Amino acid sequence: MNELSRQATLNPIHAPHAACSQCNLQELCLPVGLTTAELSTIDHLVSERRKVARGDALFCSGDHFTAIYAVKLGFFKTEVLSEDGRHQVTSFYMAGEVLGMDGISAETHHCDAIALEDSEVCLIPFNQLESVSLKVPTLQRHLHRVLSREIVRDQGMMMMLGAMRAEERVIAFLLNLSQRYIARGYAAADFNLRMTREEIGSYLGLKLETVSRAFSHLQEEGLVQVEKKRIRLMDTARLKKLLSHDDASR
Amino acid sequence: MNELSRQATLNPIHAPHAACSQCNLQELCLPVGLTTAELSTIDHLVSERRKVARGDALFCSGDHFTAIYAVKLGFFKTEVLSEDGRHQVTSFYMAGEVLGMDGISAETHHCDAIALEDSEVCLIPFNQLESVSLKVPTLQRHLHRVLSREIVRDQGMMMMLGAMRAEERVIAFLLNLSQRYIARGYAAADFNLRMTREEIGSYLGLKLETVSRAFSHLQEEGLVQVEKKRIRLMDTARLKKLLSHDDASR
DNA sequence: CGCAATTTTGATTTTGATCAACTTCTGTGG
DNA sequence: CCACAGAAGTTGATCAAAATCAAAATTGCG
Repeated sequence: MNELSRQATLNPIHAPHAACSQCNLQELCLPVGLTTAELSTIDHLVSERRKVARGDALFCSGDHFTAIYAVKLGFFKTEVLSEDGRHQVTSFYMAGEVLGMDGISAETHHCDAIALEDSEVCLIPFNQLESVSLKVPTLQRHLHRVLSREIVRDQGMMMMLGAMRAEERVIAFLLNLSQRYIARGYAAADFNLRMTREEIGSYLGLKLETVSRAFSHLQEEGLVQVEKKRIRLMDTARLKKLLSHDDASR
Repeated sequence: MNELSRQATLNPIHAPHAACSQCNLQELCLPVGLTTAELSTIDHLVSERRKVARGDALFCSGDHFTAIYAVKLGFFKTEVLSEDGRHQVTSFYMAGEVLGMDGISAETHHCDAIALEDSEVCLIPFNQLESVSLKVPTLQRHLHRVLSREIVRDQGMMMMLGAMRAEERVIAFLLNLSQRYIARGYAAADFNLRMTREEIGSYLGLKLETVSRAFSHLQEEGLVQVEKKRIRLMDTARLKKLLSHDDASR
């Protein structure tokens, strides 16, 4: 193990050393609740920062899996595509979130990860992460939490896709984004979308026209302000009520 | 760690000791590719077998998370329910599959797990599993694979819910079941559904009438034989083609 | 600045939901 | 073992939500 971390230290490939212990995203990313000593172990783990230009892929479906990635800066989408042309956006990732964990099971990625704006990620080589987490139980536990959180998130998504009508999905989407911006210390109710209506639609299982109409309608109702990509939530309470209240039909 | 495994050994609560090393589901469940020595370590890990009668819950949403469960025998569904009455089936689990991993992230389960027939599970206390996997890297790796496989599976599900039409979903569902029966050595094309049309519908984001109509239509086309719960796939090749071929629209 | 991409809005069509009636099945108790 | 009640499943008619088609307006890259 030691030679691995030394190698990383000697090998600042693209950027100055990552230094989780200094990172302001600390509590959002992998190293939650570690002691200072443990944290500095992790510093050696994160071997590399990588810049990804808007529109470029961080990894593609079929790529050999070697690492997971913590978003340091920017915004990503992941999408799966089936043999036929069909494809669907499965997630959006913002700073502090970890992506690429779909690759663990078969050592091959099952989706494409595309940067929606110029972005930067911390690369965490997975077998090093596994080695270190054998030594640092707190890290192992946290890794399991991160993996499990992804499972829970996906289940919520399935619920949304299976049981909500179009406008509800859009509301849920906006509230979820807002929630995540709050966690990052940004304004809860005023943010810019980084993705197109089409990408939102794909994510929500809707056509882009339907997303656009939902935005317009929510605006008419005074619930949100939509100004191209800028979204302002005008009445979060009522939005939440619209979600939880609706006819428990489907 | 030792006292934990001893405790387990001394404590055959409901059934004779589980004995992964003897289990015929071995290669489907947790202990893949372990050495004999490693396997016997795991024997001590699986502390208990538990029977769950048809209709009973293995765990419920909100329950404190302590263990994951390998299905030894039988069939389960998991369903999430939101604050309002809305609920949705998120997965089905058959023998050899592992469930309960949604609970890791917050040490609380996020769904209900209900037995669809009289079933039996092996209970794997999660913090013991974590402890042991600190000692057995192969096990740690395998655990990560199992977690990741769940993520990949969910992504496929999202694709299905977001991008397929009703009949395609039903076909995908049947082919998936068939696939999993094959992996268990059962007939690929002739099996009994353990769930109702309503549960299938909930899982697929459809109403039960729609599922029923899809079955009828597929039968008219000579693609499947439906006889109450018994399903025979008459033309797997064509079914697959229907899935991959369809207009790559949505 | 100009052109391609994105977005909005409207008209129409399609899919699947809903409502309803009827049949079949299952399991329980007499 | 049969009768029966409730659950599960099928099928048809109608309706509503979202997709599709189409056109115009806006935006933002290069």
